Amino acid sequence: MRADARDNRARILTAADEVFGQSPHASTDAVAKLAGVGIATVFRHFPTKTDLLEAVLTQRLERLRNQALTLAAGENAGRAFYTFFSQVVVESSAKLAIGDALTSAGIAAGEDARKAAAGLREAFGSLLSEAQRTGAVRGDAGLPEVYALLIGASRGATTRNVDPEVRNRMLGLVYAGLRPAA
Amino acid sequence: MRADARDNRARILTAADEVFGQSPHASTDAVAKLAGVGIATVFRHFPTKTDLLEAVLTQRLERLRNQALTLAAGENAGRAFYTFFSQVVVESSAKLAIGDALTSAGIAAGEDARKAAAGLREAFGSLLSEAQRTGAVRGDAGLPEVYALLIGASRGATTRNVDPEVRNRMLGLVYAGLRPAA
DNA sequence: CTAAATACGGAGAGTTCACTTCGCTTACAA
DNA sequence: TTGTAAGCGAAGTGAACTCTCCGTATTTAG
Repeated sequence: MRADARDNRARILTAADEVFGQSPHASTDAVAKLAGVGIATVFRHFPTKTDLLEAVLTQRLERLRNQALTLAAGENAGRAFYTFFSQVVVESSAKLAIGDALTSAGIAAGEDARKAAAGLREAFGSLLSEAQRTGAVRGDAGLPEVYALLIGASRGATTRNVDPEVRNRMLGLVYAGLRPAA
Repeated sequence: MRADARDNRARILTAADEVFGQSPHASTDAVAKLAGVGIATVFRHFPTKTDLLEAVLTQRLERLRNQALTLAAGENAGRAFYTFFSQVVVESSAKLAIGDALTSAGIAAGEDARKAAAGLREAFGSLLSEAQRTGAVRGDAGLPEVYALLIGASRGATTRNVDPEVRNRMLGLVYAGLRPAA
């Protein structure tokens, strides 16, 4: 692979991350413009628009997964769990919108994105288990519902750009439900 | 207004509710086809596609508002609060998607939809106050964060058609956070 | 029953977007 | 330095979609 080709690929991915982060319905032209390349170059690296969306989504999911794994391995998993939860809620607006665009546009998310999503879920599961072992999270909460709650809280905070203070109070309510009853 | 015109308008609204409920990116043609009218008729009643989306959204919001008001006025507001919360989460998939389509497509939601949304929020606020008065919901929870939580939970349950059992367990976690600490 | 105002629908104009073609340019090996 | 394979971008293609025009059909008042 030629050096300029690799450069352009990276520039396109970065531009796509930003453009689709703001509006997942943006045109491929917009991505090309921001990346400073021609449209054809975008399509040469990512044969369809879905491929491009998927690449962006996969990249984001993997980043989150690595963060979760690092936090789970560290000490004080309980605090780490809540930190990670808050962080995802704050940051994940774009990621979810892109996921929507994928599932609504394409038939289903592609192989790579699916694998990355499963990886994130598993890593989050590790973090949850650790947090439960230290008593920071109630033991009878299963991964499926906690994960659904994570996604939901993210979306709730996302839709309209909610006042940060309201978002924090909302997270407070969520955390009250996650902490052990006693 | 002629009788057939009124009929057609109603038929179009019903069809649009169904079509956009499944996919808010559906074309106006699809709505016309389902309603059994020509495309021009749809555009005569709703000059732009945004107008049509807005009419559908407004209608749904007003329906929810009325339900909330009825429940707030009845007895056992505590139980009613949780019932309403669950119901919105279960049903509101389409409504939220339409709202998204509006805000992403158009510049901002129109006057009618905005008013209807405010009405629903206020009605939900009444329900919340009643539930707090009877001790079913912790008193230090404000409307903004509870409403954000309602929207978030709806979205979490919506995205992928979640297993109903998982959804219920997720709601269980949310409710654990909403109930009084003591 | 009749007339005219009102409503209807299909064909088309104009736009946008994903994706392709092709002549030109650039990186890199010998 | 030079030949060539790989890469590039502008212009073009075709499909889909929103919205309009206009001749035809229907309702309804007198």
